Amino acid sequence: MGEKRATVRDVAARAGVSPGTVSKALNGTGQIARETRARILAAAEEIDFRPNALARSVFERRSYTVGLITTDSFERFSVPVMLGAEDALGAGRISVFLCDSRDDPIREQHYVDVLLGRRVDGFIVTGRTSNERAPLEVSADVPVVYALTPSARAGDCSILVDDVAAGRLAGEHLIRLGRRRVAHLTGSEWFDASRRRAAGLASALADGGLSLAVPPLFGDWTEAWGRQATHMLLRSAPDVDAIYCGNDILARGVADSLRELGRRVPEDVALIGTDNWEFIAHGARPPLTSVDLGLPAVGRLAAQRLLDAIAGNPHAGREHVPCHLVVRASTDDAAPPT
Amino acid sequence: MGEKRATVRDVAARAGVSPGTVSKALNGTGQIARETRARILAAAEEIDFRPNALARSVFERRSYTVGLITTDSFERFSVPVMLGAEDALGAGRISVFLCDSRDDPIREQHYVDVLLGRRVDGFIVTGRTSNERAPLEVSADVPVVYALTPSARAGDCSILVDDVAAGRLAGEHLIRLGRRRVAHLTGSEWFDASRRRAAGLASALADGGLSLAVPPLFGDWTEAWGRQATHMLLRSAPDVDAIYCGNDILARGVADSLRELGRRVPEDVALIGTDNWEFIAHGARPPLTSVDLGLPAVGRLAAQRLLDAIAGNPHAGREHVPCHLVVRASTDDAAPPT
DNA sequence: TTGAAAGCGCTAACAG
DNA sequence: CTGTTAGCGCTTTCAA
Repeated sequence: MGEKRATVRDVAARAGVSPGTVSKALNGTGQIARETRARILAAAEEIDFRPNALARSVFERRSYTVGLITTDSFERFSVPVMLGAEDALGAGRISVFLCDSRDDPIREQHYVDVLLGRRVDGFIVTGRTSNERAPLEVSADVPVVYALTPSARAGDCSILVDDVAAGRLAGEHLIRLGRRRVAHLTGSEWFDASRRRAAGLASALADGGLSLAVPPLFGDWTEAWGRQATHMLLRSAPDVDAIYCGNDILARGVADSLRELGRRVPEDVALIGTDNWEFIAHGARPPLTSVDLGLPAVGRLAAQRLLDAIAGNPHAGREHVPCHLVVRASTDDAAPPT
Repeated sequence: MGEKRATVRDVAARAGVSPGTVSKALNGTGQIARETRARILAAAEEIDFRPNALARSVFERRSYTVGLITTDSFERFSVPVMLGAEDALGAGRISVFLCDSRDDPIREQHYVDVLLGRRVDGFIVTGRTSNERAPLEVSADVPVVYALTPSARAGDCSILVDDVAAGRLAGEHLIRLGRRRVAHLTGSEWFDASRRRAAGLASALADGGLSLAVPPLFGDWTEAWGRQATHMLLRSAPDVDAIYCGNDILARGVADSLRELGRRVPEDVALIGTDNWEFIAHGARPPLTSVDLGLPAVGRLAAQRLLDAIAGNPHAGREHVPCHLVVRASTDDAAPPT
């Protein structure tokens, strides 16, 4: 049962050399006779030797690990980010500690302390919204990169989605389609994301010589609000020919209500969502054109920036990852249905 | 910048004692004079001393970490499990390494090797389905617990949802409601989960003296299939008064089609989904009654079993976590609409 | 009650 | 080329 695991010493004994030599052979450091090297590798193999990364880390004063902290319980937004990050970090032979702070500062600080004790090389902090958050309290000189949710402290490195560009992308697409009466329907006004997407849309429309048919409708991020808002909208502006929604859920509700009210999508009303949440966008009737915010790219870039910082080249300030439009049937009658 | 972090030595120097004494004071080992102890704690505080967990682990020969491996890219099913596990492990002061194997055995083995090098105390393996999977290859005596997806090797510890009970729960509820013409509509026949839920439903109906109005309809897990299957179903069995669906997505499609075909839910047809995916079940019209499989509980129990195994008390074999029914408007006309 | 010394497993510097 | 030595930061005998 509790057989101790093989050590460098064990390998050395088995190969008839000294521990130092084993270390060199295994790490390719220094000069080793081919034959000796082979013997050592064989011995290591035979006793299933696995170098103790912990011991090495004590010596190297770094652990090749990073902490991934989310305030979001790894919900819809942080999961893609985290996968992107894990992907990029894994390539750099770095392992990732998972921490769910549940939006509780106490819990978060606890995780930070524990992980500092484990000598993580850095942190990635991610959260639900585009809103600012308080910076992480790391007394030591450990780099931190914020993903999705920027640090309020100027100079901290934050990797973000580009909400303004998202709105612009939608607006430009609608203009290209020749729509003239555009409405915007979105979630809570307390989200920076909502306001920025609305601003982006307005600016693109303005560039095309248009303005919103009615002021943006703020509400919450639910399908029910999407349905309700559609009714309100068609009452106040029955002639709208395009609706851009702050997320895909809303857009689904809108699509359902439009259909039930006898408006065809996209013929009568073109519809665009945000997030490109495959499962939702694809399942809607008709499938939704949507702005993809590039969440995995946010994670990958954050990881890259963190690796850079760890290597001694910190980046400062905020960076936005480009978004792109995924066109489906809700704006393109040539697109295949269902 | 690169200031070395404080060590036991530094604290010792500052407090005018020896490193050994510091260790004792900080860990509450041995006998220490109150006054000395206070002095040491103060010194540690002042220079922000944080014990190096790595060094301690080298000595203790364990790391107080576990590897959490998913084949599922942390999608809908593994996320709740993983949160449950993280929750339970965090309480035991254990940190969690995150690994996304993406269903690639090579990648998975790579992660296992890396984490064994980091001397993890154990592994939790989770995945998408209730189907069996090949056991993890861990040569060393490191415990492994499977969550959601059982190991094919007898005697391995697997914590699972109870698909049969889920089907039974749905069936019993429908019988209680007095429904007589029950249909079942589900996803791929290749999923053990589909077959087991169907079996559970059938057995509950049999206990109530009923049988399925038509054989189960297997398809895929999409909303589109839910809609299509509804049309098929109403053609072959126009008098059904209840439908149990293998997941909530399907049930949503069914709800939409029923409404469009002029059947009222729940008055004409009672509808039950599976998974209790809040966002879906709640957003549907009407909100869906659904079987909650208890995913976070699976994660928590898996964590508990792993902790036990690490402590030297391994559990063997498969355990099922109980599921429960969440009643909403789709089976209960007294439930509030929306 | 405290200090000195040895060691966890590994690596790097320096001899030989 | 290879072995010896010393040391990473911490803990634990064992003396004092």
